[in-house]
Amino acid sequence: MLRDLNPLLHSQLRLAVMSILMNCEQASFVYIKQQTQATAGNLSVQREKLQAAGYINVEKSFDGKKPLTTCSVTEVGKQAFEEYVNALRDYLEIK
Amino acid sequence: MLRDLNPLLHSQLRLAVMSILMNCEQASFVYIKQQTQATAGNLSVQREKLQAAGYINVEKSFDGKKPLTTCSVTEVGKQAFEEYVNALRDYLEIK
DNA sequence: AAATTTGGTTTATATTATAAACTACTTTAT
DNA sequence: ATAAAGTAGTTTATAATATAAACCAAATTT
Repeated sequence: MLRDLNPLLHSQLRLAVMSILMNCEQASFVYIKQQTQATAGNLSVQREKLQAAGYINVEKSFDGKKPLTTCSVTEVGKQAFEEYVNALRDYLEIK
Repeated sequence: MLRDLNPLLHSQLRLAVMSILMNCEQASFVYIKQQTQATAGNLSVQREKLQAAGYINVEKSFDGKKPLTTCSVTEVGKQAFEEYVNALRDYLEIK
């Protein structure tokens, strides 16, 4: 049987966020928004879900006077991402 | 920017169905149901969506007296699947 | 001949994704 | 100095999607 695909990662925007964080280890809300072309509302919701699952760390600070939300992937997140990639291979690897 | 993931394929069950059909070129409703562990209702709905999109061919016949629904992937379906795989690589390929 | 099984479809519901509307604060123009 | 516009988000309402429960028709079993 095909392995289950972690539904938290099997979402275009959340996968994109994780993908970005897997590559740069730290990214701001604004940067992620630019890269993904997501609306702020959607990104806020999906970011929160990743955070609630413990897949990402979120720090809120200020860049001068502007709010700055910085995200990074956790070890749990890295593992989940890697498992997701492996599970997906079952679906994609055509003999 | 990350490429869009075809939402018709970015669904666990539909992806599983396509994955099976990409590997065996012909499969019955019952076989696909067994392989995916999907409920008949869910499979029926998702199968219909793939069919409506022109991604699979569906033929209804009889095996003796039992109804037999046979599916196979179309050229359009193959291309869509391959594009989906390529788009996904953007998300999964970690440097 | 009633009950169960097989092979499905239809429809109602739960879940998820998405954007619109809003908040709080800052910068710019008048 | 104050109104208008912009920035960085969150909250909430709605649209889309996935899923299973309920159903149907025919065949098989008891």
